[in-house]
Amino acid sequence: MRPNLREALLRNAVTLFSRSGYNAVSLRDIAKASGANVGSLTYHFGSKAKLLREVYERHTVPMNARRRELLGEALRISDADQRLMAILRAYVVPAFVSSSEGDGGGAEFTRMRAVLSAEGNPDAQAIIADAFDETSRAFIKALADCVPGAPLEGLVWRSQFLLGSLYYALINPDRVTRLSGGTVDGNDREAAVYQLVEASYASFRSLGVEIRQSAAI
Amino acid sequence: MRPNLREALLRNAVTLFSRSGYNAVSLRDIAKASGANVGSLTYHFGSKAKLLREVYERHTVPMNARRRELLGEALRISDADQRLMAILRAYVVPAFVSSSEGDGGGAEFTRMRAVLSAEGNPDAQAIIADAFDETSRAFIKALADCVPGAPLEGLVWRSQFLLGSLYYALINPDRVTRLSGGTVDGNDREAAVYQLVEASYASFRSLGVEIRQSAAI
DNA sequence: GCCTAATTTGTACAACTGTACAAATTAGGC
DNA sequence: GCCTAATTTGTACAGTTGTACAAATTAGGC
Repeated sequence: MRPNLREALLRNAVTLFSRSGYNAVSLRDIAKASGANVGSLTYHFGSKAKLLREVYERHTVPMNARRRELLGEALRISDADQRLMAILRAYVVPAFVSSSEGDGGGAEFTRMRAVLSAEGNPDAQAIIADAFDETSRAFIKALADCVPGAPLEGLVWRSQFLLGSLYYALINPDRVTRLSGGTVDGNDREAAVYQLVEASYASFRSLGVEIRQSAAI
Repeated sequence: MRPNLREALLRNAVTLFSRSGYNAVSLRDIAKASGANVGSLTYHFGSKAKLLREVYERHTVPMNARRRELLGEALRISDADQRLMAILRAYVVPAFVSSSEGDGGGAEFTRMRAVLSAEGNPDAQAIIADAFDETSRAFIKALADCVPGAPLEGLVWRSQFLLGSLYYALINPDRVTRLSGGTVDGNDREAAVYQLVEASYASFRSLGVEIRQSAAI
């Protein structure tokens, strides 16, 4: 027996799916990357779809738990602007940083989510809708309280843009490097988190700023 | 002979690729959607990769032309903030709206780009890098002039977030509808453009605002 | 109306896909 | 060391894939 072949298969599945999507990766690819036989995959997971489901459940639970934990901390901040910043960090950081220490890290899983979401994979879509919308709703509620008077439409769209930005930062980091002529490193995740939080902060904050602005002028 | 089977094949290729990605769509799917035979695809395009290339080139040229046209108009605006807004619109609108009247529209093609970019398709990646980075660079330069003193890092990352938001708005519009409890229509493209431009405007503007802000306080 | 070139069809091919299952191997309790 | 259950392997299967190419069909100039 192998030292936890099952774990290795799951890990390699995330890696390969995140790199090329669901359809382009065959079970034989995953098996080969794990130094195992195709049959081991049917044995452990039954089918390709069930393997995907297992991958999701493995990462979804700790990531959303971490998000809620950080969200709870953020909500204790009384200053609205500082709280807004903390909430955004609570949403973004767990997606970029390794969720539990052992596995490949939240970033790889998040990237996989991004790719599968784009592929429109029916299996994945159902799981995503179930697992993440609830968390997203809690965040929108928290964000709304930081920007009094902000219309729901603006909040929802900005949360959509936040997720899209998050995804694309992981999907195509090299574009950042290229566009900057090599000055900026698109693979620097700490920088990506910082920039994403700053940019989102400004866009959310502007939803409630209108009054202040016109008052100042 | 069919009334322009070639055109129909290209159109259906965009539709199907944008819906399910490159790998999941077979040449037989495209042929069937066009009421034609598989062989017609090899005849007209030679291979699946060449078909993709043809699709790209067909939409890329008019879309980037339209972008540059609108960018040129925007650059004639003297007020920095109004110019910033116009530049953002020049980038976003052609991606959402039908580029030339005849074909399926820019939105469908942009969605296809988003999906292929996520899939990491090597053929697509090469074409994207060639065709779009130059345009993106021109936009970043224009944006930089609207926000004096803004660091390149912030500009590039925000342009990355802009594209990611744009993509995800087209990839998963239903999430907007779901998260808002049906109040907001994620498929309302005019609203999406408005929200995206507003949100990006705030995030870009904040790059140069720091001085003003601290001066005001 | 004929003839040539362009188009479309049909079919064949090897490679690869997910899945199923028998056989071989291995683990750990006794 | 043995025995049973868990795991891993090997292989077979039907279905699908991109591509190639001969045959059939069609278009448009003459």
